[in-house]
Amino acid sequence: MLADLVPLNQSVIDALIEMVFSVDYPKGVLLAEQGKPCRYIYFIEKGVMRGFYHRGEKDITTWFAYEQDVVTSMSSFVTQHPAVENIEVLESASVKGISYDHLQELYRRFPEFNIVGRLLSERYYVELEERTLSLQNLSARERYIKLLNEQPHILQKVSLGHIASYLGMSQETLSRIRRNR
Amino acid sequence: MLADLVPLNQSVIDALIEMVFSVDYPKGVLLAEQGKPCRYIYFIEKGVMRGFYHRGEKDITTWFAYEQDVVTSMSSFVTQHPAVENIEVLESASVKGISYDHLQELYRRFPEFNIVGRLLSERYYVELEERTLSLQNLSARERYIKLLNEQPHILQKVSLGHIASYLGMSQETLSRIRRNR
DNA sequence: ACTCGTTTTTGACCTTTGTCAAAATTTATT
DNA sequence: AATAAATTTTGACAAAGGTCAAAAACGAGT
Repeated sequence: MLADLVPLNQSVIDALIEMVFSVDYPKGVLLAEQGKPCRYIYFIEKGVMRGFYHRGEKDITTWFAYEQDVVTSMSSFVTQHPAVENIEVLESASVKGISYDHLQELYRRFPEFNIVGRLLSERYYVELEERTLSLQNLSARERYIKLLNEQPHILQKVSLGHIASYLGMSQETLSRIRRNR
Repeated sequence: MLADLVPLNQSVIDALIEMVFSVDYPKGVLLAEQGKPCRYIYFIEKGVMRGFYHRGEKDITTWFAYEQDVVTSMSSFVTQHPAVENIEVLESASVKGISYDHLQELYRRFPEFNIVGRLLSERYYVELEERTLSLQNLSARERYIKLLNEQPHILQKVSLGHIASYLGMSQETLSRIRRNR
């Protein structure tokens, strides 16, 4: 997994293996909760997850993640402030995880390991910017069509309500958009 | 500047000093342009800048930056793909800059320097998320009030049109909001 | 103080999307 | 297969904010 990203020497890899844990989570589990600092970052070996936050009665999905993705409640994880974002298991999952503290220890003991953190947060940034630009510049219909083109598999696995909130529109609007095409 | 952020040993600092250049830019200059990869990252010693992109006739401001801020067209800089974001000098500026290539060389020669890149892109991420959440969850009026509370100085220096686009609303809407309070 | 050019405000109207409530459809359970 | 529960669709209406065009205000330069 990581070896593809960055060449790391054996002592780093050994330390990493020491720290990483494996867990399975059933559908419905929350891996991060709004209000609590997010203490872990996960690599999804199997399963589907989403990030979301509450707004009044509704909840708003901010991303979906699948096998081979790295997930955490990013802002909270890097600042260790209370999270705004929850992480929910949508399809039961097997993950590798590492705690914030262990990760900081890796950064400290093996400065070159910071390259991993840098690449990861750069990627997170690029993705968030992409999504933000869509939300701000495209109409509801254009956002839907974009999703259809770029991540059609999402539509298979996930309920309309979640997708609508991810696309920044009401479920009714999404339903109407789908009708007319 | 950097020494506050991270303890770096002298050899890194020497190499950094070798690579960094100083320039002054007058008002109106573009430090990054939509369509071209952004090759530099800058530290603002003096002056004001904004990031923006074109949408049809209008342009949309994505951030404002001041003294002591680090600016680049982030997504383009880290991917070296064509930029979506322009950087414009709003008030004539003195900056320190470093090129992408030199920065990569620093990352390579001094792996611990990656910590700087990591922290920087983490910060960029947190800020972008904050702005994105506002755009998605607050009404036009609420976004304005938030800006008023959190960055009142912006309103002094920058034209209404820029601020309106930064807040994700038309200039007319911003004008009307200001009237009623 | 006056003029030209830019920025901001105002008014009238329009469009997109949201809200609420009910009906229809799909999915899960016995 | 029948019933219950959840999800999706539909309709009527409302609200927020956008657009266009004109008027007003502001500011730099003379």
